[in-house]
Formats: sequence, C-alpha cells, structure tokens
Amino acid sequence: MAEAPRYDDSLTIALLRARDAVTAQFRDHVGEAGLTLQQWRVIRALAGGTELDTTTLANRCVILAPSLTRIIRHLAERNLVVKVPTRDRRQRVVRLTQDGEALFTSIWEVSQQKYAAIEDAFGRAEMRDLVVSLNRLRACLEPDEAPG
Amino acid sequence: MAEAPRYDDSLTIALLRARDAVTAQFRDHVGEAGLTLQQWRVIRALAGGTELDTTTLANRCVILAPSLTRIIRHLAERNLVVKVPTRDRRQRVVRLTQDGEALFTSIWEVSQQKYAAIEDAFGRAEMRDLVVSLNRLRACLEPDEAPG
DNA sequence: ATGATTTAATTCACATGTTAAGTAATCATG
DNA sequence: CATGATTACTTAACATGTGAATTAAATCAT
Repeated sequence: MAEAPRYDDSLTIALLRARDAVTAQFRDHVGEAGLTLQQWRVIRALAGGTELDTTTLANRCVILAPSLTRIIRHLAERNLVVKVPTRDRRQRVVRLTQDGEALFTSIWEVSQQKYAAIEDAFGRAEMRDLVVSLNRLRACLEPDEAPG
Repeated sequence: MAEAPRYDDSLTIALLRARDAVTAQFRDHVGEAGLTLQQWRVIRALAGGTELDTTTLANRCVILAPSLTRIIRHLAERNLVVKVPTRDRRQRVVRLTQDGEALFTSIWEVSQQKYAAIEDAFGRAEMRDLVVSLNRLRACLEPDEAPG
C-alpha cells in the first residue's frame, strides 16, 4: 500500500516506470527480430511505402536527430531502408526496402497482439483516457508545438 | 485537431512525449548545476543523510544497475557521494557528502517550484489521477513487483 | 568445513540520449 | 548574382540504456 510520494517528482518517476513497463512488453519480440525498439519505431513509421524526411521521422518516433542519423545508418547498412532523391538536397528522405517491409510484416501482427493484451489488462477506456491525459499534459507544457 | 492515432502503440508514443515534456521542465535548471537528470535523481534519493545500496537506488531512480555504477563513479569523482562500509561486502552502500547535500539544497527549491508550476498548469487533481493511472498501468503489466 | 549455488555489483560492447559545433544547401535581400 | 542568414542534417564528445558475461562475496547442501 501507500505508494508513497517519496519524491517531489513522483510524476517523473511514474512516467519512467510506466514507460519501462510498456516497452518491456515489446522489447523481447522486437529484439528477436534483431531490432531495438527505436529502430522498430522508425520502421513502423515508414511501413506501407511511406517516405519521410529526418525531421518528420524524428518527431513521429520521438527520437532526437543525432540518434536518428545513427539509426538510419544502421538500418541502411542492413538494407532495410534507402535514401530517396529529393529536390531540396539538404533533406534526407528515406523509405523501406522490400526487406524492410518484409521485416515489418514479420513483427507487426504479434506486436498488435501485445498491444491488445495491454488494453485487455488495463482496460480499453482507461487506456484511451490515459493517452488523452498524457497528451494534454504535454500540451500544457509545450504550448507551441506543431503536431508532427 | 484530431491527434490522430497514427501508430498502434500510441500509448508508447504518448508516454515518451509526456516524459520528454516533463523532464524538459527540469533539465536546464539541473544542468546549470552541472548534473544530468539521472544524477539529480540519485542525489535527491540520497538527500537528508539517506544511505542506500545500489539495488535499492536503481529501483527508486529507475536507472539500470550498469548505468548506476557509472553515475556513482562520476558523483564520487566530484566528491558528491561516498561509499559507506557494510557487513555484506558485496553491497555498495553510498551516501551524500557535505558537498552533495549542499548541491542538493542549492537545486531543490527551484525544482519544487517547477514541479508546482506543472501542477498549476495541468491541474492538481488531474495530476494525482494521472500518477495513479500510471502506477496502475505498471501494476497491470508487472504483477510481481516489490515496491522499491 | 568444502564445494556448488546464489546474490550484488561491475565490466564489456554496442545502441541511444543530449548538447554543442560543424557542413552544406537554400533563402532573403540588396 | 553575391552574400549573410536560415534551414536540415551530420559529427563529435560524453552520458546513459541495455543485455550478456564476469567477479567477488555470501549462502546452502551436504
């Protein structure tokens, strides 16, 4: 009992623990496919032929640009993503290769099942409310953010 | 509008974004004192003369043991923490030095103010509910966890 | 007591987080 | 069209995240 408010930032701790608990549900399955969770977020964002530049990808995957540079390099070395030519040659737009799409498909179904299992355990409505609450918290703290 | 559920794991993304938004409120202030947020969590957990072993500290701060080993080494090199002798010599129990306590004090008050500002922006009751919800989510996914 | 097992930390290797600085392409302006 | 500012990314340096292997100390089973 009494999940005591040991720290002033119990919110920070609660967020860290919740994130750990949720990501732990996926890490083993994704890891067996040879991907980190961050690499998986990138692949999923690109699934279905989507072409995205680094900035958009970074926003959607919640990965900082320097990390994304390395992640894309790793994925490119494994022939999972390729660069797409662009007019603005500063931009780096990438898309999945056939191997990348195939790897996505091989992971996706079980990933969905695990997500559904979380919904079942926690409650679908509660989970929706939680996501809404988390997004509102972010909105309160980052008043001027364009939706990625 | 329409914060679209782009990904199956919108919960994961929402958790990541919320964590980023919250920690961003503290990072600059803590960073000006020469600490990372992880180092700050460790110092705060030890504030007031508390002596803790590595395992307990890792649980409370939500930091993995290998990271904590390095963090404690860094803090010890700056004379912010010291090792405490123990009966069981496998354990590494540490406490803050006077410098460590002083650094804690110099950061603590503003940190509390920033936490209160989050409460004001988001709502005190909503924040309490959110923490409860996050902890319940964790409890659903980690059925067998002793409270750190 | 002695050897097998378990436990608490650490080390290692690699991936990512984070900030600051650097690079190249584009844009705005004169 | 030259040039200074801006933009999109990358690189660099250091700190942490993560899983596997390792070390050292305590515990257990004879």
